[in-house]
Amino acid sequence: MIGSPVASELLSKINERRVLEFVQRNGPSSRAVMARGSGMSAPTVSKAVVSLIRNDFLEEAEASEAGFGRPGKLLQLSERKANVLGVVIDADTCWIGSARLDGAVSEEQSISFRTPKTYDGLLEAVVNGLGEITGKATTDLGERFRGLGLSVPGLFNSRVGETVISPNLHLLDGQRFASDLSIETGLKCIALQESHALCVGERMYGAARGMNDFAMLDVSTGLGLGIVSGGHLLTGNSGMAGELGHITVVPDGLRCGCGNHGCLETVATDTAFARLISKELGRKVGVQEALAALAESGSEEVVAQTIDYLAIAVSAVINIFNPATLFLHGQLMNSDPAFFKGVMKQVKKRTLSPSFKDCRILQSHGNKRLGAVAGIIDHLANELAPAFATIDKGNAELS
Amino acid sequence: MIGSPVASELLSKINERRVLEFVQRNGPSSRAVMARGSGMSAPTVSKAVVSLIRNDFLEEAEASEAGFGRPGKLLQLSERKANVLGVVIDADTCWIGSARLDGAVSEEQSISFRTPKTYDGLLEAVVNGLGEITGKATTDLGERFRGLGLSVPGLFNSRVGETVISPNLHLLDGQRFASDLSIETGLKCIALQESHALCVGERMYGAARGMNDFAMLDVSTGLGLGIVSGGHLLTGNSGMAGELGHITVVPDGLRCGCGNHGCLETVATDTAFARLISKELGRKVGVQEALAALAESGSEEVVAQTIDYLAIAVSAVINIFNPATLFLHGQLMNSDPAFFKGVMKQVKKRTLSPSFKDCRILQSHGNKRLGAVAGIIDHLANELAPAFATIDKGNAELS
DNA sequence: ACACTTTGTAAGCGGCGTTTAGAAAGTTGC
DNA sequence: GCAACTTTCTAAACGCCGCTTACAAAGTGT
Repeated sequence: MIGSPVASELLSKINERRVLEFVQRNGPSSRAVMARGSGMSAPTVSKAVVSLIRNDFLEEAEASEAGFGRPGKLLQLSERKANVLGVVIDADTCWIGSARLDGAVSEEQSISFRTPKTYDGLLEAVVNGLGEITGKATTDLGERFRGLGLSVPGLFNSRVGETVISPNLHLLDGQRFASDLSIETGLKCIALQESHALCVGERMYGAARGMNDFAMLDVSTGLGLGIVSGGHLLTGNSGMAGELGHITVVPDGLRCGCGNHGCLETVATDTAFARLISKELGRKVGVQEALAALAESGSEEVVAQTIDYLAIAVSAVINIFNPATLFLHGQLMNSDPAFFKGVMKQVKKRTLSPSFKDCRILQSHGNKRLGAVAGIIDHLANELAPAFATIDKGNAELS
Repeated sequence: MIGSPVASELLSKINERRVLEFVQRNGPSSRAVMARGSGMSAPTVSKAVVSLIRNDFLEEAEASEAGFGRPGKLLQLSERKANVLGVVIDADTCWIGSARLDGAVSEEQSISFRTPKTYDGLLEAVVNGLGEITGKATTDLGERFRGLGLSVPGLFNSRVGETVISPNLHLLDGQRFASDLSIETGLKCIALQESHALCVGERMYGAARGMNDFAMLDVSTGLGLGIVSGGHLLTGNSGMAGELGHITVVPDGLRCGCGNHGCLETVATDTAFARLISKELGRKVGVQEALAALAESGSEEVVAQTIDYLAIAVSAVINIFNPATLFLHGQLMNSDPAFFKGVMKQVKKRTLSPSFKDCRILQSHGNKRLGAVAGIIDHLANELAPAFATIDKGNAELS
């Protein structure tokens, strides 16, 4: 309630952030281009650039633009210091990589490895991996990298930074991986729940670039959901928002990992579909194989049922969040056009018509790597200066 | 993307808004008190006050504080100009009233009347009602009132300001009531969907004062849901977010007003409960009567079933939004403690345990009148200056 | 009446963004 | 090769803003 006084310093910080974001989005640019493109005056841009160079965010590139008048010196993200690290933890594999502040992930400087069996093993493997790809001692990472972003599975409490429970990777249960990693490396470490990471990544560098109202529904292993509304990631009080998978849709259904029966997650995912087909065939198959086996088994019923439940999930998201765009992520959705079409047909029936018409549904091919990287980059930007929304159209916005 | 240049004027506007909000919250205050209470310097407060007086937001009260040194002149909301109007449209009754900018609704200057049968009748009745309570000609309302807030039922598209469809009050379908009212009166008119209004009202002046992450679930006639997350009202792309009532929970259930079968709204509301008991008794009863009739009919099953579905709704909200507080609104919930307890027991079972533990569940007695008024007041505040969040703890916030 | 306390304002200072003017660094045309 | 032109970048001046300091105003207590 009681705010700190509005420091006049704030204005210059906001402008610094704007200049930095301009370069992140548009690549190396001259001061003049930035001034024109961002609506700021030339001297203001120059001052912001001076400060950003001093803080190792930008550097002057020798290259200059060909053109008519005096060529402008290009400013680019500092090669030496404007870098971050990303880490994706999954049930089976882990990934570590480095990226520039514009989100460009380095192909050479990244590795994958099987997820270790213990928490201490995981911590050690990640720390070692970081040394490996950077060629630096763990204690020297701070020289070149400004921070590290993490994508973690399961239920993650962002308020305290703790993985509360991770059904598919129990070694994380109760652990504060970002904090532990920070102690080991001295880096600023920021973790995001994987669905939120997917969402943030797509927004900053993917298909959802610049979108302020969209949802991302991941129906692969579990049911993951990330929401951006009014330009803000929906986190809830502790970052645990988006757990759509455990609403009850089959009153006396299958037992779910969460302890209840008939959760949406048990019937509306790739995994659920594969399980049903496996039962049909009498042998365990993956999603791809299940799809391929469809012709042979001809179990129309299983398909129809899965489509139905997927439609319930999709409709729920559209009804509840009224997104301008909904991205769907998952093998079932993205590999078989007929399947996708079938779901859409049901969705159209099940969704409130105005919300349905208002929503564009797209397939997504986003990845968590970008999400992990985007997470830390967004954090750094917020650290530089709070994002300042240009005044909204503001119908019924709250403060 | 391209923002307007940061005008230095912005800072003073932000401070003006702070001063205004201080008076709204704390009542008439002297400049010195405001300076101490808001962290701003005394001269800055004085300047903001000068501007606010010039714009008829504040006025100096003659009264002065008793005390030691020089008594401070109190500043209060302008009696003459710092007023708004509120209008609540419901299926059966309408309400019109006036309020100060601090949300204090005037008891004398408010009336209720039965909702007319036609849209034109409604428009006329509201316009006449406004004249009646203010004693002014419609065209002179702008002299004393800065704007008018509306609470409207049904599905409301806030982007275009149109009620898309209102199942319980079809005369609003396709109408732009706020816009029409604005043409008639010359006032700034802002409409909010009733659940959103409830939410905004409770946040600004009710039980949810100052809360940044809460949900409000209304299970009376339909299933209404309002969400505030990270201090922002969740509106979705067009203000239609929060339609929880139409997710499917009974695959082959009753036909819902929306055209589908087995929507949550058909089984988890006061109305649904009354309908079930009515069927049991063989005569039509209301909610209160149904509750009273329970002993007589002894239909444990109906109660158990309703509790179950209500729990599904509540659990869904907690799982999906991870609110710090959940307010429940509805006769069933608020009149029978045993009923409430029964629901809670089921909710605890059905909700992901970390999210459940993280959430305080309270009964709400909010009202839409405050919501309508809060809607326009919030709009006016945003018009004065954009709300400026003090820098967040910022774990994974997006811009 | 005088000391003391608190309120409110005027003046001066430094920070910030903008406009204006001018220097710097190229290209085009003769 | 040199003048004319175009574009980039920066320095200086100006106005706005919030803060600190100093001081006037308006009470209470003795």
